[in-house]
Amino acid sequence: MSKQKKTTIIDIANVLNITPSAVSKALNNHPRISQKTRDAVIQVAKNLNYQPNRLASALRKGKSNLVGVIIPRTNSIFFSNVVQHMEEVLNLSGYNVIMTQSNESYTKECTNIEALLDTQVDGIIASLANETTNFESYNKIINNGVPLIMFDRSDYEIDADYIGIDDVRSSQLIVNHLITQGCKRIAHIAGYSHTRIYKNRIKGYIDSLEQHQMEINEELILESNLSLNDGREKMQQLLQLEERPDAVYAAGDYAALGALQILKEHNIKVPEEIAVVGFSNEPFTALTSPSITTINQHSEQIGKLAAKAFIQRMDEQNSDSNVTNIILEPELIIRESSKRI
Amino acid sequence: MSKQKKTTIIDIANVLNITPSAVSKALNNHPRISQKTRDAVIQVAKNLNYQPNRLASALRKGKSNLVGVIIPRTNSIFFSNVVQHMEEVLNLSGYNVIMTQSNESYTKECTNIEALLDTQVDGIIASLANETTNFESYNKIINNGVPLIMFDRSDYEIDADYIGIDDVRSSQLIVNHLITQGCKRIAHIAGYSHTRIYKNRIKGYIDSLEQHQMEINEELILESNLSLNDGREKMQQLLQLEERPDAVYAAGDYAALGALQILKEHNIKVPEEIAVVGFSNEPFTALTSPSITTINQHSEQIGKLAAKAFIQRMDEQNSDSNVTNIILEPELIIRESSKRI
DNA sequence: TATATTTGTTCAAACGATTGACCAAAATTA
DNA sequence: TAATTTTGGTCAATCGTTTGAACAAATATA
Repeated sequence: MSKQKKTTIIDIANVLNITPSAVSKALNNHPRISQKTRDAVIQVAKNLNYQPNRLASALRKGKSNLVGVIIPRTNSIFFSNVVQHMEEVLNLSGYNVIMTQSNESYTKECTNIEALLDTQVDGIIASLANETTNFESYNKIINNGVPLIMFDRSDYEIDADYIGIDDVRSSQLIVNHLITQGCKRIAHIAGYSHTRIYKNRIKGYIDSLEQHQMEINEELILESNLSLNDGREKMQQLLQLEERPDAVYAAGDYAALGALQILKEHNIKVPEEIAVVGFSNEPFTALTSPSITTINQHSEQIGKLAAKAFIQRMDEQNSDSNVTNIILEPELIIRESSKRI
Repeated sequence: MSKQKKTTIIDIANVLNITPSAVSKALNNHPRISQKTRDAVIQVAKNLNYQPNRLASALRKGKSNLVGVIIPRTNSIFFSNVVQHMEEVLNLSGYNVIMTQSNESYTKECTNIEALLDTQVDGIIASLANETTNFESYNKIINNGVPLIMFDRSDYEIDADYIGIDDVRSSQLIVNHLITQGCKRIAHIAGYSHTRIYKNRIKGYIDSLEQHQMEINEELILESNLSLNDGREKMQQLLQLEERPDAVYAAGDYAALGALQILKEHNIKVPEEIAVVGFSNEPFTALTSPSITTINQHSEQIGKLAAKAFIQRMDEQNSDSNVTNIILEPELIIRESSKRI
């Protein structure tokens, strides 16, 4: 019972007294096979519980129908959602997803890429680890002729399709909102500026302040890994300034939560004394008290668009069409932590 | 540049004027190959940037070195952690992981299984979707001769290795703790009792009450899908009872959070008036106020043990050794939401 | 020295499906 | 009816690697 050998097209061929190639063609809807044989083949295949051997097919066709996905972590609702919707679209086109996490580690990212290429994936869809500043392995993917699609976190040095939201605009939405709420000293717990999206968020923050003729204060911009703990730490730092900020915009929800905790511990009223804004719309942001204002990054759309971009790449393959660059409009979700009026 | 054909063992063979089989054997450390040739082959392989074709090898050997993993969802720290540590161990043994999510849906689970079998995975490691009550597709895996390891959520009808925590014991820890804190009417927002782990949690809850000669009250046990919203709903229900509970043990952290929200909205003091306990140690449980008492399920260990169980299965393959059953001891993490004294 | 063993490699057949070239029979057209 | 096209398949090579059998040369044993 454990040793039942799989049925192959040869078995089917034998039953019907035709050749394996006829069977293969029948199963692949080759036009030169009669409806009669086709039906018979399908029937016998069903009876024999035939399961095509993907490996064989992949080897012959030079296509594995596997797509590698690299995300920094799964315990972020954003990435988790992206993958989920990516999978939906890819499955419809017959692709399976191999999902790997880099855990924000450059080394892990590299080994993941190796492993994926090794597994002969047809393409890779990825978002950079926080640590990553060297993009050789990504360019290796491209040089290997494997389609690469980046989403959310990428870099100008990676010459691949990209899908993400407009980070500059996101910051502008946030800062404008805070200014409208009467905030005068807005701090930014920023991501590492070597990552493009965080650089853009910083840019948007500065742009917006400048537009309103407000002072850009270096001591109000703190780079962080955006973890909960680092959010706490950076908030502590901000509280020790001679002149406290009256608003904090963290480039990640966990960091915002950390900041919020510190403020609570110091009995500082949010948003009255200091307003707080996060980024990513993690589920908990709606559940804290006060609930946290944040940015919706359209994870479903990003996932679906990335999948579609990949499928399109596969379809055109040869034609060296230009790199796609899809930038979605962010959505500001205003909640209690920043609503002063 | 995009069309560079991959180098194969034939290319290497040609360079060295030996046969492809010699190359293959050299690369696989076959004892009958001289050290000299072996070294030469490895050198040339490096020079030519040779990457073995996994598909071909897998086809020939009948082994893909791919392990399918099915988890209900990724946005739970428990599952996310399990997979991460599983991957670590599996990678060390040369396996790659194909991770799929069922999104708690039975249908999705079935298609995932199909897809994985279709991809010729060497084995499957899975945890049941909440919806699942029919285990045919799992038994199909086993009947196909593909090793199956279950973790956390499984069922007696699935004849596979299992790794999880002692759920009966978990409930006992929780209920005993609540009783120690002086709670007299302990409600249980339970998972669906058709799932083994939830049935066990209910059993532990009842056992513990009986041990303390406390009344088992049917109206205090509510089955739920354990989502945040359902937690809110069930808490509402409990509040409408003539005699309110003075403690609520939810079999999931999100449900506990929902309950907590309702209690806050009604200005009911936690834990003084009603204590709250969750399950799974999701990160947010430490961050709410009050922080939520919960159970640590040892995700790292479960992940690693599941991976090891799989590897062991692969190694013995033939020997019909008995099914492994590893039950870990749960750890109660006591936080503010239940600390009355 | 003749025989047996070991060493290092080649040979050829797989693994299972796909695909273009080819061919006979049937159908169509002239 | 002969010539042409269409239909429905067969044949054989191929994808890249693995592996047991075979074999010659080198080495060890009797």
